Amino acid sequence: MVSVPIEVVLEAVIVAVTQDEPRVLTVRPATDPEELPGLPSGALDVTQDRTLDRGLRRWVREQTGIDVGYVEQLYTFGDRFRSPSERQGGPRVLSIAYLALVREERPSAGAAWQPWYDLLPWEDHRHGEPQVIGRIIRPAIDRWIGAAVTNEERSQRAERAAVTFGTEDGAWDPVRALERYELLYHLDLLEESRGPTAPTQLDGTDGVVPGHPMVLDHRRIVATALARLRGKITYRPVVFELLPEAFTLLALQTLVEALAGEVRHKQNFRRLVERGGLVEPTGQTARSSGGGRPAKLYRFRRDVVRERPRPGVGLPARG
Amino acid sequence: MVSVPIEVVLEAVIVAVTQDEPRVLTVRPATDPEELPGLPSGALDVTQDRTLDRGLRRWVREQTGIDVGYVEQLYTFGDRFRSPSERQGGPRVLSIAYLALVREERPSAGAAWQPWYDLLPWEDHRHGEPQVIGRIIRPAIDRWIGAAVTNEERSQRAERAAVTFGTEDGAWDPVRALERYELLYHLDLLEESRGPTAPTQLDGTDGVVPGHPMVLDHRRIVATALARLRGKITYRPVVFELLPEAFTLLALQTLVEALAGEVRHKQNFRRLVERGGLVEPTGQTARSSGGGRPAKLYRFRRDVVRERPRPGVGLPARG
DNA sequence: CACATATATGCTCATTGTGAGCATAACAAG
DNA sequence: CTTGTTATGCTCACAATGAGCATATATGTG
Repeated sequence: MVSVPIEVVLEAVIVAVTQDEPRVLTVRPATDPEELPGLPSGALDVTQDRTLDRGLRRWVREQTGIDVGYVEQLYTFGDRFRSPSERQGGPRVLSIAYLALVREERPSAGAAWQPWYDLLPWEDHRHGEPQVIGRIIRPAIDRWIGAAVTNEERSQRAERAAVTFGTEDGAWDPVRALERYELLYHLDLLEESRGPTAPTQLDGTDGVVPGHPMVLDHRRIVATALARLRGKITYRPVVFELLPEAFTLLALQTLVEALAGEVRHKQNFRRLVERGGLVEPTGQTARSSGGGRPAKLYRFRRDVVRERPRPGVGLPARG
Repeated sequence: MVSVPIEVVLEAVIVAVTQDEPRVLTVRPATDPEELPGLPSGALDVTQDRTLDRGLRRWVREQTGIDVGYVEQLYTFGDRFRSPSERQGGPRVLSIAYLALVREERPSAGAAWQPWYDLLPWEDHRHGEPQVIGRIIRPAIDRWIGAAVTNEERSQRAERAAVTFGTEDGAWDPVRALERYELLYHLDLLEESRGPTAPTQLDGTDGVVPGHPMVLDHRRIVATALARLRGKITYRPVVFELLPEAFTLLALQTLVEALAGEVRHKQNFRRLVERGGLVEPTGQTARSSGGGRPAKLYRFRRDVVRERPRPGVGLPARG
């Protein structure tokens, strides 16, 4: 078989949030049930797809049965050998990755929603710092810093560690998700950073950070999407793509917390979105679920984009 | 000649700031001196370039003689027919665009620094609103809004106009540069949005917004870079890539103003960068140039990235 | 029905950040 | 030494933010 030198693939990170968990749509290749799950993807059809994102929508529909609404280009990955088949004369694979947001639907067979904190467990700080960090990551980072030969190198490593995973006293930045993934990869703490040899145990006992791996570099792509989305919600009102028309402020808050991986101060959060003009009451009230005072329902106020330069639900603040 | 279906091209928007003007490096194709200037670019070498940005650096060096330092991927452009040759059976051209920052150097022959406000004149608000906006753009926008058929459509157009070009009372957001370019393109106010037929006059007398055009969609790519850079300087200390080791606060301020296309309040700007820990005094003093008290020299404080989550020179503020 | 429990919602207060402007300092040129 | 020019210091009003107390309105229980 003659191989073309280059192949262009469109990949989608499709995100929905249900039951307080952000989820990513994954597909299992039918060809090989043994293989790891991956992102919905497919080759660009040069003659059919007028634009890249149309091609993407087409593929997603075909593979998962889902029509995506909000779509934004993420990044183009093109390192050599990111597709192992390239070593056997396969083409250089270029992946143009997209981020898409949907309200969760049932996907067609073969596709499934994967909680993204199962993929990147160290990113969920809603219930305090995940144990992985203290038990596996920090020690590994410390060994790595200690192993630096020059002082120059040591301080560079210490800086990188502090910036990505924060210092002891805090300063965790949710947006640095990609940099964290890359450091873990560099430290060889991930399934995919190890060779195909050593079979690893997912409980982390052999020094591998737990978290479901994916095919190729798809977990890296998910980390890219996570970082981008966390950043974006702070200055653009994209969260509402993930919510129904009418919602309670608590629903909005838990959604933001789920994405950010951090909790916020309830009263201040309300103040932020209400007085910031992001939402307006519908006049309706949610039926109280369980106990407690029933919450008013709100809707997104589209006009906010006309009034304020960068409307979003501030992330950097700990709230 | 047999055409390959897809061609992957790397394009660079290389930015330097000299004499208070941001400039973009452009090359003039040697093959056809009649042709418009374009961005330095070249095909990805599948077997040589291990990563995309290495390929980019190689091409830039070969075409302009310049070694770029800071590089970041911008966007991948892949609309059908963005290369006109595609209509004659040429390949679909995919451009992976990068943003690079350098301290200005003399480029080799064939390359030249082009002031970016000559390319996008409506983006420079340092000396008040550019005349183009009042004389050509606003009237055209108003005609467009008026020409809407339904009320729904009219209000959507009005919103888009308000968000991109601001309302009468201000609210211009420097970061929306790409959205502005796209609106102008949509309104057919740009050279490249008109067919190859109508020869246009660059003074705008025939309704075309003045500003040097470039080959293909390269001006759009520059607008993308402008928007990205303006956003980035607000939360990452990238400006220092454009400055020498030691600099005065005025130099830093004029640089930021040049990029943002807006002026800031001098004393507040100093407070921001000094108390924000972005810079520290070197102890040296600049030789006073002309008149006035000589300024202290400062250097970038790298530690700031360790201390604050998002260090930058705040843009949204009018300063 | 009087509780306990669970949210929702209102409000205060200290602290910090931001926009604007006045005042003074340190140089060059005449 | 006076004027022009830029650098630098400082104040003040006001907005935004982080934290917490208090009250309102539901459900479910004896």
